[in-house]
Amino acid sequence: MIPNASGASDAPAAAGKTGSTHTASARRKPREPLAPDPAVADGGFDPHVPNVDYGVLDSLIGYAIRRAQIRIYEDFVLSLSQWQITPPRFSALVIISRNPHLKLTELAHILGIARSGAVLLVDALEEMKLVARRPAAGDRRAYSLVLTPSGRKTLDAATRAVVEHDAHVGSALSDSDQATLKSLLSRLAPPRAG
Amino acid sequence: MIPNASGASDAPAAAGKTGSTHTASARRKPREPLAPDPAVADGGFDPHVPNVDYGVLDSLIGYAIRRAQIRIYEDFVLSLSQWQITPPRFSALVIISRNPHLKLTELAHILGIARSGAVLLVDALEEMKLVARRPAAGDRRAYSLVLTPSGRKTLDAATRAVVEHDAHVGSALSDSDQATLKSLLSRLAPPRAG
DNA sequence: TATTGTTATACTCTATAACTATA
DNA sequence: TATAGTTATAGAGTATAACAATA
Repeated sequence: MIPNASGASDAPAAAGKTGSTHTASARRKPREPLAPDPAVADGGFDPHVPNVDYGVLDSLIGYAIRRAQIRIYEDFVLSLSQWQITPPRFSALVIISRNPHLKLTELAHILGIARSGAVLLVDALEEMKLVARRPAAGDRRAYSLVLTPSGRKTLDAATRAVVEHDAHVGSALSDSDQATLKSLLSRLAPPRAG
Repeated sequence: MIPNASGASDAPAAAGKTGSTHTASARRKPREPLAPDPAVADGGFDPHVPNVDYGVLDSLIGYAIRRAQIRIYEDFVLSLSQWQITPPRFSALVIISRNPHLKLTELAHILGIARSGAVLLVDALEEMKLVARRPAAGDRRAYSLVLTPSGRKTLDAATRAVVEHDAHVGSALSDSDQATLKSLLSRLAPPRAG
């Protein structure tokens, strides 16, 4: 099964793993890869498995979006797998590309993540030689983020792949339907009063 | 910043952390919590930060969905934080509730995750006393998943919270618009030929 | 004091691969 | 052999909290 995009960290604690003992097992040591796990061979996420009652989930806008996103991510990840560019990395590359000399804190704010997360993201992109940290003019604490030439080339190719992917995603909809969809999405989840 | 739902694991490798040495730091030890990190005090994800060029992202259906989902998850997680029920946990509870006596493998398939992930998910729900593993009739390898009475009560309350949350999410749209949105979403990302 | 980048740590979610018990 | 559940391991992504350097 293709890695599936759904995930979300949640705020509170509640970790823990009990470890129910049903079929006990002892130590194990790696072996030569034999065959893929038979139970893993499937054709991706099925948003509506036959004869399954989804209850309230079928009525929720949020779950409709979740279903769509899982399938879109599967295709997105496939499209960019050759560059090892994930959705957050792609977003970061585009933002850095179009808004050169951002500081890490600004990038974090735009992406909606913590500063520490932006550090790790930029670390990865820097190790991939796609992004460089330059000294920021006038502030010796800060960095100025830029694409490397290689980053520019890779982003251009990846963007073409993403655009093609996105066209596939929306291929069953007319241009007018796509515009309607984007408009409706943008009107969701207004900030809670309070 | 509220934990933000965007995440997605990706298939290939490419981990690694370089560890750029800018501001070096040595050992550290915990201290009393003083004040929240000042740079963290924000009002949630802003899908369109002013004066930022989003480039191709603004034209992608996938990014429009991602934007919507981040905001929806923020509100979802807030709504259910008192029960420590995350989106995947809520989905699992609903599916188990409406389809009693599922086996773990079936649950994994419905949720679109690996069997091992279903084990951890059910471990957590079992530790929370919401779900129980019963012996499956006629197959001593398998379990039959059911809600506990407490799980039923908790799910009922959580469902009310989720329905309210979802109503908030769609509160700017008419019923007709909501139906249109769901219909358009369901037509996205058809399976790739090949 | 406040901000910028960093590191340490922890947790959720997910995956792959191997394993045990059972079919 | 094949399937059901389990465990070990790994990794992305995110968070909070503390810290050093600089403003």
